Amino acid sequence: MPRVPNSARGKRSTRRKKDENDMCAFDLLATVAGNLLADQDNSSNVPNTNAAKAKKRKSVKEEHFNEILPLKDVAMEKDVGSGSVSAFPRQANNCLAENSSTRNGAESILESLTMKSNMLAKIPECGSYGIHHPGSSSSAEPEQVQQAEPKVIRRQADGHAVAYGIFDSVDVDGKPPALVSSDSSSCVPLSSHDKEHQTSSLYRGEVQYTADRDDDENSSGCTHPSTIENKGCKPQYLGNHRIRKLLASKVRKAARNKICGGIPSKKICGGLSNKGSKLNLCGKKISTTRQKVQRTIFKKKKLAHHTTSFAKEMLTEASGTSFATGGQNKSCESENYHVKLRIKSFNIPELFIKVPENATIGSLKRTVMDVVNSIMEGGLRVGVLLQGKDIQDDNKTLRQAGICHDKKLNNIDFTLQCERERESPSGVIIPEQMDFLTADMVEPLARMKCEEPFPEADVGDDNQQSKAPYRSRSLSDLYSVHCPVEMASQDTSASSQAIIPVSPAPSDMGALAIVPLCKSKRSEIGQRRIRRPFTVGEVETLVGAVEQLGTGRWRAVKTLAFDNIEHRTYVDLKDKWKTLVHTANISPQQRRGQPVPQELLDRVLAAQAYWSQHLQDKPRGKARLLPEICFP
DNA sequence: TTTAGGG
DNA sequence: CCCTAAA
Repeated sequence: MPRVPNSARGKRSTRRKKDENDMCAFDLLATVAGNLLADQDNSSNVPNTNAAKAKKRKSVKEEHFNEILPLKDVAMEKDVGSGSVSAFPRQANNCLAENSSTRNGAESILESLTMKSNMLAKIPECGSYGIHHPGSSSSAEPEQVQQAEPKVIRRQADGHAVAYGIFDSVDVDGKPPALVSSDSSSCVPLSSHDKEHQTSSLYRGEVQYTADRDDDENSSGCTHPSTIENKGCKPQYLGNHRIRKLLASKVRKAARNKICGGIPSKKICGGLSNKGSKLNLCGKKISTTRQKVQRTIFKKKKLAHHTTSFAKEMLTEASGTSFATGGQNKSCESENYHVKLRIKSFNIPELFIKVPENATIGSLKRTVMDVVNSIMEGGLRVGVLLQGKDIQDDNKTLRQAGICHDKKLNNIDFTLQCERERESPSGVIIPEQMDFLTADMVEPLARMKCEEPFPEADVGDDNQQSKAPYRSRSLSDLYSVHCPVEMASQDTSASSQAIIPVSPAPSDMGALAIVPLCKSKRSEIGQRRIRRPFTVGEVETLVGAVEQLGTGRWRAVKTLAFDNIEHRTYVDLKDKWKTLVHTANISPQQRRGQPVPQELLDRVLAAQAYWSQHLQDKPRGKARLLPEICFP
């Protein structure tokens, strides 16, 4: 905890140099916070760090390097100091080493984590974040750090936002830093370890790379990726950092622009406001950088081919574990347990953009951003799926829903849904993992995998949902943009329209035009609806209705018997009947799924037979001709 | 929008 | 469940 201040401070100063223009308010806040923190932290931390250093600095260095990395990662993820790290990898390493040495076991990790969290809470800007680790930063390499900082600064711009978010959260929440830290610390490091270990060697390069890239305005950096040493690893690393940033940026933007104002945002906001923790997340995320986003997009275009496959991979992976939850013991002292969730990735449905070749990259970037913004404005709703089951009751507590701190939850999914679409749960649900139109998205996706664990809301709130979504959103936005077209067509076209306007707007070029492809339906429906096998009860209801109404009046059947079941459309009912008839005609051994009572199947056959002969009679208003009597 | 059917 | 031609 203590170290943070130092880093924060340094960063701040450096940053200011370059970014002064941009960050007034934030900077001020950051500065103030930094000072406060610094005061507190300096005294306490230094000693520890020194001791740790003395212990094993060298020995640990390489051995623990891997372990350390995760920490770093975490820190970076936090949004705070990634930049700093990249700038001076070495120092960072040292710091890390120190940290590692310090920790004998899990404790050390916790410590680091805690620090991180603290940093988040307390120190917003922290480019110097890396310093936080131990005194090393403060005592040993201050100079270097500072030097490095400048480079980072740009990226840090995002950091500003982060800081902002943090501040907000802090203020609002009023949570003690400790709490925050604990939450954040929770699992992040651990999870990251495994994956990131191996990359340690690469890490530096990657980081550096990232930094460089960021600097490049035009994405010149984009070309780099391939060149860099890291093969598989890199993506992840970058992914984490970037993703975070991206998310943050997206969130931020959304927040800025309208999250609060927009319909969808409302919900979210509400959630956030309610819970401090949420706010934190939001804030963090919000901070992001636009540049990164842009970059990402750009990349997309360039890498399209290769990336596609990659992206897919990533997606798959993400989807598989898209949502990982870890029960953490972290418990807060209080009776309230917290559920820690980690969303590895969140994708948004595809977005189609049509841009003339002669358009500038800048215009393209703007266009994409605009589209993303418009989408964000349009509103996204988050759904929570547990074991594939959509939990629609927002009032349910997590515990009631079966999401408990002590349970291993491997099957939680969040869905994004266009706000406009349907208020009712029945609305089309867009699964987290959306397909990306273009491979372009690939890189982003990779990064998307965020492992950052975030402090979860208290059990019992829907807030949690909102949280998750946030993150996801931000991420998703970057990669793929969901085409609102559908939404527009359905109800309020706000979102879609928004898009349209966008095209002109970006307009410096004027040439750009965003065209939502008509696949729009796809986007909306895009993802296949969640499979919800008919229950025996539903089958019974269906059979009863068909007995009464016949087999050619599915709309009526729907109205009569399934009017209150949003997710069963008359087409669904028709399809189900079709399968029921088929099922009834095959041997029981050939049937799959939950067995349907033979009695029902018999009724199906009877009704089918009956109506097949009376189809033409279909009495309109009342077909009651075939009461139960007809189908005993 | 519904139906009816093929996938 | 999806997609769509027809009505």
